[in-house]
Amino acid sequence: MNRPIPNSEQAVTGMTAPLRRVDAGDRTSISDLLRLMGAEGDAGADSDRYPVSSRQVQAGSALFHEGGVAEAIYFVSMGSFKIFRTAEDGYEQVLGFVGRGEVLGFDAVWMGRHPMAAAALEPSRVYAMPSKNIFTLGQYVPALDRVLHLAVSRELTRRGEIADLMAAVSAEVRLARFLVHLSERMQASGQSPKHLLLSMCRRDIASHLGVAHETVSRSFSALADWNCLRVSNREVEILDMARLKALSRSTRGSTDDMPGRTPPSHRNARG
Amino acid sequence: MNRPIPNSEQAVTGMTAPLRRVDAGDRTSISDLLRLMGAEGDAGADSDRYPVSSRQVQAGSALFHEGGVAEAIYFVSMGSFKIFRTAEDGYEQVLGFVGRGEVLGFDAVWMGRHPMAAAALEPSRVYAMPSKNIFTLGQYVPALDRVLHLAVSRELTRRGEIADLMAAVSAEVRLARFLVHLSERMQASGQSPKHLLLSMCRRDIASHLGVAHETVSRSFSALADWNCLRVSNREVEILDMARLKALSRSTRGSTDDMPGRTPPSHRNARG
DNA sequence: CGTCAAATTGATCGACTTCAATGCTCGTGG
DNA sequence: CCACGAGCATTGAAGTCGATCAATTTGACG
Repeated sequence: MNRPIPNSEQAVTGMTAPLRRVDAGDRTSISDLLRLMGAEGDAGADSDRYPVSSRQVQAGSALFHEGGVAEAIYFVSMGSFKIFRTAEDGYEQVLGFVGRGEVLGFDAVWMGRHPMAAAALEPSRVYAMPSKNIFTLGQYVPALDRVLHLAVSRELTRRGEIADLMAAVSAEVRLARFLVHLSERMQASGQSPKHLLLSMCRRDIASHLGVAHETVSRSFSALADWNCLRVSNREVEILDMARLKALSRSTRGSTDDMPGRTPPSHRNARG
Repeated sequence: MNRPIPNSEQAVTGMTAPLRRVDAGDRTSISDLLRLMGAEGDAGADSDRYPVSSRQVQAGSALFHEGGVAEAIYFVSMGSFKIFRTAEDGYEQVLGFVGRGEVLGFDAVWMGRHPMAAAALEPSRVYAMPSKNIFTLGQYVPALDRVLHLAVSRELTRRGEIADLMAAVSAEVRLARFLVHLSERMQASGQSPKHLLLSMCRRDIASHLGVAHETVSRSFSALADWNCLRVSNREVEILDMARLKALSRSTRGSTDDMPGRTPPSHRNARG
């Protein structure tokens, strides 16, 4: 997610007109997919005969729609996506953001339909593996089965962390946790953990954190005020990781103890 | 989850002393597991030779701990569990509740350690499948691989729904959504969707919804006041499903439109 | 029957939502 | 090249909902 984009491709996040502008699938080797997902061993000589194609998705367009028939599961090879559900009144509940090396659409396997939509936040690319071939492919190419298991397991963990985000007491803490998560993922993928270029707009972040988008804005300002961050639009520089992490650890009172947790400004802050 | 328990086994939810009181594993047939998970075809003659054991977990004790080494993944055959993370100060963040036919611990596969703990809310039983055998077993017993895929996919969907719960504007709406989910799961498993016997305490619900436990209590009272529910401790009867579902559909304003949404029923309520 | 945890209810204060207005960025077209 | 518009972002003001502290009741279990 939020890869440092050279020429600042901006995400289109309106999502009210999710037209589907997708290039035709290019044939790709399974080995490419395995390499992307970090599998060491090769897949065998026949890898190329199995149906794994590559698809490009432009910024703002949907990879699949909520309720749509599950045709494939996807592995993100470039760019990033948001996954979300749309309420009757049009409100978008953002469930999460998915980046390179992560899996999309597996939650549709059990019911044959996508429980949520996915839309690209920037020009992106995915490998597509037809749903109907999941089981047979897994049997023929064990390495693929393994890769799928691992990716899905990781995704399961990530989804569990949503609760940590949204349950935090204050809006600042939620934002802090979000940024720490982001930073850790940046580091895991070998990039600078201190310089983030957000691929999503404030509104999407707000939805994901369960607050109003104005509150996200205010929280950014607050974190900047107590010298945790430097914020310029979608560029975020983490100035004080220690304090940010400390802040992100704040919890709702343990019910038995909960002393005076002065929100983390303290002495030198903003003055 | 929340199965109607004859003699009201109560959940121990303190969880501050998660002693591990677990019976030795009984050898069980893979066919039993497949039957539990709704797989029609049998597993083949050799099923019984593979290591799938059954374990009993008593109310309040942990099936596995946060950070613990992943020894197996589990399929719940009886009872229910809560999954949760514990903060440094002891606060328990409840990620979800897991019942019969659902999978536990798969999120540990990718990193070899459990990202969260699981504790039984009532006397429960699980099938345990050693983590190290997941891939090989899947290769030898395709039906098992298939069952696992489906169960994990379903769990992924369920985790995604956490956000819907916790992002709701008001506490009453969150509780309404929680109850509707519960009700639908009851119905899916062939039980009455109107009579719920909660296996978890208010505090766990509160944590799961991201509010204080007092607020959960007040929300129950409120829903009872506008004749949606009849509540008696952990027994909940849904009186007006239509209104409950309508309420659960309330969203944070779509930002472009959002007229006067008078909460649920009439305006006389404490206004 | 007495103890302890769970659950309910009340009162107060702070934080967040909401409404509203302005500034900023970027893409488009004159 | 610059002006303009559209969506994004920031900031302000006011009302409301929920967290927190606190007291009481109910229920479970020895």
